[in-house]
Amino acid sequence: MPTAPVSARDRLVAAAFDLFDVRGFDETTVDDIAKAAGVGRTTFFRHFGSKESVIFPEHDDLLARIAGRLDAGDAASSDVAVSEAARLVLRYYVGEGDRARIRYRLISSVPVLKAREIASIRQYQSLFARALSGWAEDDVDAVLRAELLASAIVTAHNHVLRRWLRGEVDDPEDAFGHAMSVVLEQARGAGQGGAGETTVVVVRGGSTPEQVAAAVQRTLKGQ
Amino acid sequence: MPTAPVSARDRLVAAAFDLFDVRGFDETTVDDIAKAAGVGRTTFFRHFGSKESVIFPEHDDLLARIAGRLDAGDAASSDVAVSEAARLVLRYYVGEGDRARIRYRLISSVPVLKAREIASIRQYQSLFARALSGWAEDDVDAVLRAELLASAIVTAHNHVLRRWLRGEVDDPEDAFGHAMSVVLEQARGAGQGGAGETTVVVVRGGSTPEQVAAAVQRTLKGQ
DNA sequence: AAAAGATGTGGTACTCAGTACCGTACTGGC
DNA sequence: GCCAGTACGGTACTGAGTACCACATCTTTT
Repeated sequence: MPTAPVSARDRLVAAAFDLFDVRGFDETTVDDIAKAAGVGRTTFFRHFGSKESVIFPEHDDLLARIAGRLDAGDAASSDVAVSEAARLVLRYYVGEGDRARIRYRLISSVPVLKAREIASIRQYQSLFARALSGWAEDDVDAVLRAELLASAIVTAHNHVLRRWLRGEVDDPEDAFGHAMSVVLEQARGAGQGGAGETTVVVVRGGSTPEQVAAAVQRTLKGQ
Repeated sequence: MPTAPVSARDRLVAAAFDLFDVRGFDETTVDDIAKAAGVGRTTFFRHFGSKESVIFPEHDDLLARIAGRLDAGDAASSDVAVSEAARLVLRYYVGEGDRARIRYRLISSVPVLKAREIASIRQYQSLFARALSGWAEDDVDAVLRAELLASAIVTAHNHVLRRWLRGEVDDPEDAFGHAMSVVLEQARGAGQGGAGETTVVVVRGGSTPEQVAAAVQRTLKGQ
């Protein structure tokens, strides 16, 4: 068979991950990647603004999807909106599988990549904060509370993702649900302190009632 | 008088801030900075690993001071320790005055500097998280809660610092105290399960509300 | 006082990321 | 057929960052 029918962009990403993984980030030049992908150096920079960006090839897409999910939410269901938006990111990375693991290794060992990842995460966080801030009622501390919740969600997400990447968690969706319960419990707990009410938030669909029940039980016990 | 008795390092920082401010970051080369400071280009890179680093000249010092303050704390006074450590950073930037404002303008307009700042902040956050995690009792969610509190503190700090940089706050120390009260109120409020309200977050769903309700009921009864 | 180190410095040469610009091949539409 | 839009390759350039060498000053040792 001749050249595979994949786009130059995909070949560049594959070649970059491969070379970075076996040879290291600093030891791999953009020329190497381009040659391995069978394209010119110019083409690399046309698709990815920098050598680091090729590690996060769908970052912009993800960002847009998150913005879309947040735009679809409203003040009444803000918790659900932000939870689901964060879940979008989690699912993407989990769905990547090995590629996510290679990225994790690279990020852990190459400072410039770690900085890049942290900056990416902050973009998500800013989207969350802006959405939450827009939904909040007029309070002196509304912006602060929005930023706090946004950072908490991102922290919970990263906590779970990292644990999954290290193989410490089997079901990341489940773990994220639990982490979010911790987050929302805190945020709500201090909200207006209304007593006696019961709030049920169904974050995501796709499982059996038995699984739901088990999740609820874990949540209650975790208290 | 001959050359001022300030060190080459200080002259480099001053020259860099001056040139970045009037001419812009990208339009200023390291050669320009070195020439303006009256030193060679080599000397610049000997003091600052990169062109960005000169914007955060005392970052390592600050990091060490924070680590020191956190090491001086213990589990019983963890809230005080982290608050004071964060205050260290706030005081440093506020004490810088104009330089902090120039940095803020630069960071706001130059993406690579913004990324750098965010990475710096994350280093503080990691210090907080590690300290808090070490102080926490053994809980399944101890690490998560530590990370959440660390991110909340950093978020509160940044919130106040940015407001002060924009001139929206007169007394940053006071504002930070208030922000920290919001943070700690949330963290404590949900800590040991304050009585009265009940928040249930169902992790996975997708069935009808009736099924969820039934599942919840079974869960509660089964407990 | 002389030798030996430590430290800070300047200069040169090199690699490589990133940009600008130009020419070319391949599309679809008229 | 022509033409516009798009994707690609090549060349040349700027500038960040590294490696290495030479020099000057200062302190310590003998």
